[in-house]
Amino acid sequence: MFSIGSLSQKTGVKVTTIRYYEQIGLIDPAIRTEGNQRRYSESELERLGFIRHARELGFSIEAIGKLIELNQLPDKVCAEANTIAYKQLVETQAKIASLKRLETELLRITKHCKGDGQISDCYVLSSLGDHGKCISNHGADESN
Amino acid sequence: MFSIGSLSQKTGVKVTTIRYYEQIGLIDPAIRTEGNQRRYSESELERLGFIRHARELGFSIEAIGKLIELNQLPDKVCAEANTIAYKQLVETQAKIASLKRLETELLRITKHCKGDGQISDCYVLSSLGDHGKCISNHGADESN
DNA sequence: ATAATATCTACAGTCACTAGAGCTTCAAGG
DNA sequence: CCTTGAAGCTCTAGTGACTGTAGATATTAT
Repeated sequence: MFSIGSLSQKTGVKVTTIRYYEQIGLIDPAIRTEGNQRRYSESELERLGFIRHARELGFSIEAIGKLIELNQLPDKVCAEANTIAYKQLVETQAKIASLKRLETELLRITKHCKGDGQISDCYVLSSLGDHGKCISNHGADESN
Repeated sequence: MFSIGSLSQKTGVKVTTIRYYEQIGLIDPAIRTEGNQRRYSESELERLGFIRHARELGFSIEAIGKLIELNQLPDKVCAEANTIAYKQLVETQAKIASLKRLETELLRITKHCKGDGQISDCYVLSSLGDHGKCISNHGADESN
């Protein structure tokens, strides 16, 4: 059995985050010692590792919750897990594309400025004041 | 003079966000009508456009506040504006690199799963449960 | 036994918004 | 002029995923 600090060390998930996950129901409430301290099993260690891994891959807490549910139903078809993962892939690719556009503009803006001019002639500031100078249509994702 | 709704429409910044920006001091409090409604000038319209543009490029509210201050000091050297923009560029590039690594793993995970197997044999779930299968070291940015 | 470290809960903060309740003001139409 | 609907107001709390701290208790090491 592991203490919360031990679990945190082994998984890389912070103590406060582990408590948070318990609070929001992502993980089950831990059993307690007589002194009210949490203790975790090996399988709970593995579960938290799964969660951390999925978080690193950008899955939302909600999606991870679903994946965990699916994992409890071995007879279920895994199309849903695949859908969740595929959706995550698509979102990641969209984010990359969007950031690439931002990079283009930031490169353009920064390479014109040697940082020794006056503010009144500042290319960074004038570029930010004038979207018309932008080559790439970097508008924030219009999905919202 | 523009109403807040008018300003919102012209700039693409939502009404609630404009109020929020006033609350946090990013923009000056608007003058009011007898009926207590906000009215904005052409120059305030331009200022909000600047802010929106900078937000789209990923600058934080804090950074934008600094850029706005710099803009008020025409005699100041623009090295600081350049620093802010360059820092933003570097962060954007780091984020792209990180997302690329995530994409690699998500591609690997999703392409193995046709979605018709059982959960007990699910590659998505087993991959999330076992970081050892990862080709790319996609650990979350360890900058935190 | 004592001191240091780990753990606990409760509450609030982070960042950039966002929503909704309940009210007032404004503008358009009859 | 009156009515109605749209726009605007403040206040408060919520979003998502954490994160920090105060004040207390429990555990571990010396």
